[in-house]
Amino acid sequence: MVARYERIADELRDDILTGVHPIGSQLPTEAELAARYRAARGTVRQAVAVLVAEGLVGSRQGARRIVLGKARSQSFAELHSFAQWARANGYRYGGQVIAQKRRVAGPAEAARLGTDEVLDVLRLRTLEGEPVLVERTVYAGWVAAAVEGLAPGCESVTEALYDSIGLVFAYGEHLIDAVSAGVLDARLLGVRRGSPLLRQRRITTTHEGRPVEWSDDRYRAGSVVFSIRNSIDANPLVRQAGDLRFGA
Amino acid sequence: MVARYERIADELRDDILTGVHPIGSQLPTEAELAARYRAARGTVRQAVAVLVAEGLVGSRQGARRIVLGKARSQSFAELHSFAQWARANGYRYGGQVIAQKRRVAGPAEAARLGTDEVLDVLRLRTLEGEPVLVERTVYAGWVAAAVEGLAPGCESVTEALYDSIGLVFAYGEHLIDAVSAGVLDARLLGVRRGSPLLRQRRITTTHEGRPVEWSDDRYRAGSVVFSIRNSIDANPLVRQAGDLRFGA
DNA sequence: TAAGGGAACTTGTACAAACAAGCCAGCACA
DNA sequence: TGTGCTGGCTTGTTTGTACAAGTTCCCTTA
Repeated sequence: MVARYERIADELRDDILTGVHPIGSQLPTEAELAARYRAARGTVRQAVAVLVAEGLVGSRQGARRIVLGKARSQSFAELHSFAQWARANGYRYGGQVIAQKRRVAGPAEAARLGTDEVLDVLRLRTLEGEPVLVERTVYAGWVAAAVEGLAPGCESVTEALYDSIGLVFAYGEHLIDAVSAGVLDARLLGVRRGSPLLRQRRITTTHEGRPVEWSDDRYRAGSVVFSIRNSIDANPLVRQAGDLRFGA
Repeated sequence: MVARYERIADELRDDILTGVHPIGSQLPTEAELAARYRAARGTVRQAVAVLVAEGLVGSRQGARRIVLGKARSQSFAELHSFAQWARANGYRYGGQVIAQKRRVAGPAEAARLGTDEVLDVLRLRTLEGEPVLVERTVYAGWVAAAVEGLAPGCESVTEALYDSIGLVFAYGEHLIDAVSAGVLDARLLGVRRGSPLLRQRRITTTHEGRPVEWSDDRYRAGSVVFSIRNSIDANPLVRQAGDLRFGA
């Protein structure tokens, strides 16, 4: 059962995408929408708030709402799982485990993940046949067994963990910057040592806020771009100075 | 007059920051908060929704809300304006115009900015005395005169434009990736040619959705990190493949 | 001891009503 | 002609109510 406001939001998004409400045009007023969908004003407001949060619609007190853009927002899963992102966008993708071993957590890792033992995994991912991503992931001890049980060529770790032990990745924090390719990075990605890589470090937790994994993903320059929309009201992305909270 | 729900959100955020509600702990229920602040449940829900959107609090139906983290989200201005970001975080900063000239817009620029003539500005920004950012900005023709009227060493273009012509930067779209330093980048930033830079390209518009500027900002590796929180419900950041919508 | 079934609790959705605050166009006036 | 103000329109805030849906934990039962 999908909520009423979500169905209204979907219809409005569709109207924007198909040009019923072109970019730059005014959205109908809340009163109009409420009458059209036979819903209360509050419900319509909730629907429009979804589009505002997606950056598709601009809104300010007193003035009519304006259509800003058409870009679709993608799911949480697509940001966390390379495989789910690639599949949703119609790319051919693959991946394989290069190295994997259990070890004792360092002090920083123990603090981050809340466990003494961790599982270290190095993966290489390909997009359209080209190597594009080196993934260094450290899993908390309590999921180590489940991760070790996966096939080495497992395409989507996220999905496999959900299927095997019902694990849900619910929250994430991401740090994005640029680094030079090291010797190993360069060899795996087929680039020269020192060439630029886009780095995404992230920590992922369950619904309960329990850390599951800590990962350092490095994309070959030009292969992937991160995109974000913000407004004077909503600002999810944040800039930080270089001395990092997560260390090297 | 600040809204009630915003003040409640501020108090709750403060309680999280100061450890009254430690990370991992449960937030009081909506009923409790409503009683404490003598507000309706709806108002409390709005306040908590702010924290959820900031990624500080996790929320799902049926379960008590959980404190996820402490990071404060920063203002829209701080993402758009290097000066405002640096000042808010207590850094010493500076900047100067390297080159500036009017020219005819290319077809791509005309489509993006909606004007025939544009103003091209190249700036170098410093943080703590070190050059960290090369900024190539293309302004739409209708703001060109105002930008040209600024002092060459103007610290915050955003603020200066607001003061001079009341211009408000309201919405932005950002693309983040990694590139190699070109000859000019390298000389200005004091790094070797080919060394990695973190690139942020953005287009900014007014409240009405009218494009104001298009910018290509390149940060020296290690000087700045972008940070984002997301959840399975809210996902502002998006990943894109390398063939970019904004061209080279 | 372990599995299953609820009951109580908590968050999510929806409606209705009223007032506040900001925007804008059109009108009156200089 | 242009300027300033006002009134109507539109979005923002707040309260109250009712029910839906998911979670948690305890208690029963096998």
